[in-house]
Amino acid sequence: MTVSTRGRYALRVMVDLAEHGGEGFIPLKAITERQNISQKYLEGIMASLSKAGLVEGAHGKGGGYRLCREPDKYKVSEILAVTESTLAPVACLKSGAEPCELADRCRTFPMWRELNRVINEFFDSYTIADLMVKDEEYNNWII
Amino acid sequence: MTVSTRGRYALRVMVDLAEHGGEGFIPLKAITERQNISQKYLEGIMASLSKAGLVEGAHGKGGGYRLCREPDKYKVSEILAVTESTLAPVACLKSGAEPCELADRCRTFPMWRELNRVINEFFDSYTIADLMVKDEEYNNWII
DNA sequence: CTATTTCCTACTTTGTCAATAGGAAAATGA
DNA sequence: TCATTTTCCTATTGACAAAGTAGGAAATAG
Repeated sequence: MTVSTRGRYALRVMVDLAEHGGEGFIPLKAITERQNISQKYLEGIMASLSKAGLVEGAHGKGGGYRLCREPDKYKVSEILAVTESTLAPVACLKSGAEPCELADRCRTFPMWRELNRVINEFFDSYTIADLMVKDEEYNNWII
Repeated sequence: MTVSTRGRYALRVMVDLAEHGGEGFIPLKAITERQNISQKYLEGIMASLSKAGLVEGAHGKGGGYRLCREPDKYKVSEILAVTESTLAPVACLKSGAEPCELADRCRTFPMWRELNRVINEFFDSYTIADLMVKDEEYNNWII
């Protein structure tokens, strides 16, 4: 029941790009230093984001990544959809899953479907801009 | 991001006990046949539920399991807390996790904490009695 | 005493996540 | 042109938990 590092790293990188990439391309090297993430691992994640059109990558010297839209135009759900294998809370709700043979007499299915809706709605309601807010109080670990 | 079979099976078994166990003990054999779950695997799950005091087990002939309370007195969250290793949506929110060194400058942490709250609230709001409702329409796979 | 059932411990298998490795392709600037 | 920097691509490894199996011990009813 946990979001993988792929999704979590992707979100942090998107926020990092939003905060530091006002104008030009930011090389991964700078991001990994700030975010403490393995560069090689992050390369794979960025490739996914780039292929999905969420970021733009530039090769070579002076290259790196930058956002394609304003931060408030990125829903968190979009980013997780690309980087996470699934957001479905149970196997039978994964896209492409073959219907469970108990489907229409499964007493728990309606609850899972509802949870799925709640989670998707949750991630739809956040944008990268929302994540950029720096609020020490709100961010306090101990709450 | 998925609830494991342990938790899912446990919920189905609890509902099964609620529906079939009006009076006496129900042997696992009967449950596994109805629910299509490996008996040996289920034994381990039931042991957890029993140890947590959520069900009562009786040895020997005529034995089996039965609920200890009325179905509407079981929150889904209780059952998942026992059978699931964690419900936290990210590693840093697991109980006993050492605080992430980025904690107070992590831009995504507040969102994860909020999601955690939403999910816990969700599971708190369902009881076994709620799951017992049989509504063909609501249960329809294709929605 | 026998059949039935929970209970307990250990093992195997499987699959996915996380990360590493090595280099190819592209772009820049000197 | 050439060295450097960077993304991009394809495998491979390692770690770990989930899912299920196996074998039998303890308890209970009849």
